[in-house]
Amino acid sequence: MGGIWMNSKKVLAEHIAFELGVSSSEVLDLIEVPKHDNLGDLAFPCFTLAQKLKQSPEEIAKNLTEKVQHPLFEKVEAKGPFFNVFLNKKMVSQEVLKTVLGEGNNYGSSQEGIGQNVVLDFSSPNIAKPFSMGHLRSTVIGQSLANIVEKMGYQSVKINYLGDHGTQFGKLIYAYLLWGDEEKVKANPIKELLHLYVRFHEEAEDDSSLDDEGRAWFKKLEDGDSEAVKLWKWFREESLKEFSKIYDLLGVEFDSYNGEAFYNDKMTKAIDLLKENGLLTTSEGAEVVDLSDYELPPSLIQKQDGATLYATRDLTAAIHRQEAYEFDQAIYVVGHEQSLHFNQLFIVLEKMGYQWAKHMHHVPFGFILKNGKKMSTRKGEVVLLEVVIQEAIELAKQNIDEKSPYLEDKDEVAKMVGVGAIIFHDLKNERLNNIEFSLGEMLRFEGNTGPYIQYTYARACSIIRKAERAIGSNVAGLDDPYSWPIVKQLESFPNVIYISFREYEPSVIAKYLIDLAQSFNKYYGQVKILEADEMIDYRLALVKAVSIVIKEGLRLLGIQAPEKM
RNA sequence: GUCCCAGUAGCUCAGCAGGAUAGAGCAACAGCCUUCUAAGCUGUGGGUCGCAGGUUCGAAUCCUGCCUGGGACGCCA
Repeated sequence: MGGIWMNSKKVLAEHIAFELGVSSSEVLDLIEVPKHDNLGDLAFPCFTLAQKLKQSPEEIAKNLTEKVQHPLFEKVEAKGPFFNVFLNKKMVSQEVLKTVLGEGNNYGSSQEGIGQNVVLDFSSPNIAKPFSMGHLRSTVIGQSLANIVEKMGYQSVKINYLGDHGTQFGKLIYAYLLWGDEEKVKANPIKELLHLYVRFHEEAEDDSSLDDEGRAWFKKLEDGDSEAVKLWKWFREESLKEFSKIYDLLGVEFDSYNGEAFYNDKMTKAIDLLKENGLLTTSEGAEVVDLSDYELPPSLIQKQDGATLYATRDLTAAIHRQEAYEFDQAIYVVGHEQSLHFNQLFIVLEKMGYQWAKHMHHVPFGFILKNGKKMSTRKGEVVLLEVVIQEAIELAKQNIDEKSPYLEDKDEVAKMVGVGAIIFHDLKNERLNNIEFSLGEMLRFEGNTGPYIQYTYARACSIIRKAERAIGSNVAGLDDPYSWPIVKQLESFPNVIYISFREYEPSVIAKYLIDLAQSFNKYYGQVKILEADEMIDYRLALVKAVSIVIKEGLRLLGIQAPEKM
C-alpha cells in the first residue's frame, strides 16, 4: 500500500529517527493520527522514547519542532508530549485527487487475491417458509462480502445453500395432504404453505400422532416415495420463484442453488472417510467424532437409527465444494447461534487431514429481535421481507413525488432508494449486534441512512452536470479547511476496504460512507463550488472524486447510486 | 453448571492490536432555501464509558472477578 499518506508518514519517521538517533521503523510504528483535526494530520507521541533518551516527552517534542522540516510538512508543533505535524494540503490533495480521478472505479482495488477463489455460503432460506429478516441479514452481508472479496482481486463463488431437506418437509407434506388446497398454494405458495405449517404445529400440540405421521412422511421422502418427492419438488419450485422476486429486488445472484438435499446421496462417502481415519466412535448408540482434545463437545455424525445430521451434511458439502471449486477460502455467513457447530465442523475437517480447513471461516451475525426476543416461525410471528421492501419503495416514491416531481424514471429511482434504505440499515452496524426489528428505523431516510448517502451522491452529480466542463485535466491542490477532511477521507478508502475485508465487516465501509457524506455536505454548505474563479477546476475535481468513491462504496455494499433523486 | 457475545448521551449506535478535550444519528429546542437538490447545513442542551479491582507515565480500549441481557451446550438446522 503506497500513496502519499504512507509516503508522508515514512518521511516523517525518517526525519524523527534521524534527529533522535533511533531506528525509523521504531518511529513509524508509533506515528498516529491525532484525535482532533485542529491538532494536525500526523502525530508522534514522545512518551515511549523518553526513558531511552533521558529527556521528558515535552522536551523531545519541543526539540523536534526546531529540527524537522520538509516541503511535505506545512507546519509542525509541540503540544505537550505530542509532536504534531500538519501536512502540505496542496501537495497532498493534488496527489490524492489525481489518483482517484485516474483510477476511477478501480480506485481502492487490490491484486491481493488474484487467481484465488473464495466460496461464500449465504442467504440459504428454508423452502416453504417465508424469507425472514434473518435471511435478509445473511443475504446482504454475504452479497457485500462477495463484492468486497472481488474488489480485493479474488474470484467469488456465491452459494445459496437452500434449506430444502429435513423433518419439517415430512410434516408439511402431511399437513398438505390433510388440509391443503392446490389452487390456494399455487396462488400464494409461501403464505399458504406457512399457514399449513403453523396449523400443523398448533394441532400437534393436542394430537401427538401428527408428529409421528410427519416423521413417517419424511422417511417416505428420503426413500424416494413418488408422491412425497413430487410434492417436495413442487414446494421447492414455488418457493424458489418467490425467493427470486426478493433476490431481484436486492440485486443478488448466485452461482449455485445446491441445497441440503443435493448432498443426500453423497454422505456415505464422507462417513466412510471418517471411518478410514478412525475418527468415528460410538457413544450412546450414535456415531460421533470425539473433540475432547479441543475441549469441545463431540460432533454428532449419525443418529442411533442410522440417519444423518446437519454436521454430516455440512461436512459432505465442504468436501464437495473443495473438489468442485478448489477454494482458497470459504466463508459461511450464518447466524452466531451456530458458532459451535462451525467450530466443530472445521476441526473435524482438519482431523481428516484437510489443510484447507484452516481457511474456512464462520462469519456470524446477530439476531433480528422482536420485543427483545427471537422471532419464531413456528408461531407465525414473521414479518414478510417482501412487504417491508415494497413499503420502503412506496415511501421513497412519495418522497420523490413531493421533492422532485419532475424526475424521470421515478419508479426506478424509488426502487434504488427504498432498497438502499433497507440494505444500508442492515449493514451500517457491526454484524454481531442484535437488531431490534423496527419498521420505522428501516424506513428512515434522514440522518445516518442509505438515502442520505445516495442523496449526497445525487448532489455531487448535479453539480458535475451543471459545470458543463471536462473534469480532471486541470488538477492542482486545494488548501481550504472544508476540503481537507474530504481529501483525507478519500485517501483512506483503499485502507477502509482492506479492513472491511480483513474483518469480514461491511459496516466499516458503511460508516466510512457516512463520514465522507457528512464532510462533503459540510463542504457543499460552506463553499460555492461553481463559482467561476481560478480554483473551479480543482473544486470540481474534488466533487468528482467524492462521487466516484461514494458510488463505488455503495456498490460494495450492494446499493445502487441514482444520479438524480 | 460450562463456554461464546454484548453492556458508552433519553433512544439507535461509533470509538476498543492503550494515548491529548469520549463522537455521530434520532428525539427536543433555536436558526438557514430570490444563489450548486432543505432526503441538507449551523447551533444549544444531554455522559460516574455496567460495577469493583489490577497492569501502565497514560485505560471506554488490556487482565481478573462480579452484576445484567442474549445465545450455544448429542440425536433440529
